[in-house]
Amino acid sequence: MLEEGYAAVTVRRVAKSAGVSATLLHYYYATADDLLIALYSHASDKDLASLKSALAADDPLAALWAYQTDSTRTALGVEFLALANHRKSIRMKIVQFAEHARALQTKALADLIAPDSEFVPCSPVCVSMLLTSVSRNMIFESGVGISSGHAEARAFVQQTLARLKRKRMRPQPP
Amino acid sequence: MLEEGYAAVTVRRVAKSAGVSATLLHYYYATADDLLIALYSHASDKDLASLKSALAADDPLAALWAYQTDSTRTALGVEFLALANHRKSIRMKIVQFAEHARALQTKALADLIAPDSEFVPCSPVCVSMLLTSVSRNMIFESGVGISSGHAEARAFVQQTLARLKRKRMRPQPP
DNA sequence: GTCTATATAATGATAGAC
DNA sequence: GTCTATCATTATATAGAC
Repeated sequence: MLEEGYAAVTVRRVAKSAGVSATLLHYYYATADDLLIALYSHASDKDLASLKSALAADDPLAALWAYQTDSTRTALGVEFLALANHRKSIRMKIVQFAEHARALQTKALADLIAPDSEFVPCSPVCVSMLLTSVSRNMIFESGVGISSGHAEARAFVQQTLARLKRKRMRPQPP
Repeated sequence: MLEEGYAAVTVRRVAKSAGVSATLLHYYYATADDLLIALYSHASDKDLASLKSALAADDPLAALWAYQTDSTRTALGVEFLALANHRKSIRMKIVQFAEHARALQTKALADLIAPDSEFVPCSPVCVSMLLTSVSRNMIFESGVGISSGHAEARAFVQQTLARLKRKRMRPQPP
């Protein structure tokens, strides 16, 4: 899927790379869509674990950005999104996971960024959406060989995240 | 391509929707890749005209953002990018156009935004890359039904662009 | 130029042996 | 469970009539 796109993931090829016959895959997964859903389920479980681990790290903002810019994970995610675009059977699962991941990030970001430190305010859900946008596009473009502005965007995001970071305070007296 | 993805654009289906036989298409376009290249060439010519028109508008920053968030144009662009990801024959043309469009935007932005008005500096090429990222992801997600953070991100971009806008000055004395 | 007919390969899915 | 064999469909591409 990473190398040739979602359209290259066929029952026969998955079966071959798993060393079994195509019929056996049909035995476990009645349709090709069922197989893709199972693949996505596996990938999204891994994603969710990585995301939760990042949000629990020492520097959650930096870890979140590292999670977002993991090229394998993000490239796979984009491929599944493209798949969702014209395979309605698996669209719902992908949308659900995307919304769930964004909600998790939003909730975490509410505690991680200072609410009033920005000239133009950007809410937690806005930060989550922007981070996802930049990383997805950067990984996607890198995959085909586009690189203009990538280093600058990466530096900008990192500096902005550092600036947004809420300073940890001692517990306030009541 | 918009409704079913790039994989649905086959010689047969294009021929049928054009009311001719598939063989006739092969007469004009030897291979399926040649056909896709011709389709992309047509689409990118239109894109380039729209971009140049936007950059020559009264409010180029607002027009650029309108260009970037044109859903048909952007969704098609994303589809071609996905195609480039695993059809090497047309990858080069797509990369060339993407780099060209980014360079055009970068050059225009250098005159449109104030260089030192930002807390964390973001160069013109960085602005171009970020705008493309946000619009692409917003359109892409909207297409499958993801919408969290979209309104916030859109408002943030518009406010930020307004704030970045370089005030037009009278010609300076030498 | 434009067509019908066809060669070849790959797809999803099923029947039925073991 | 796991396999071979097979069907129907669709893809790219070509041969050859007109």
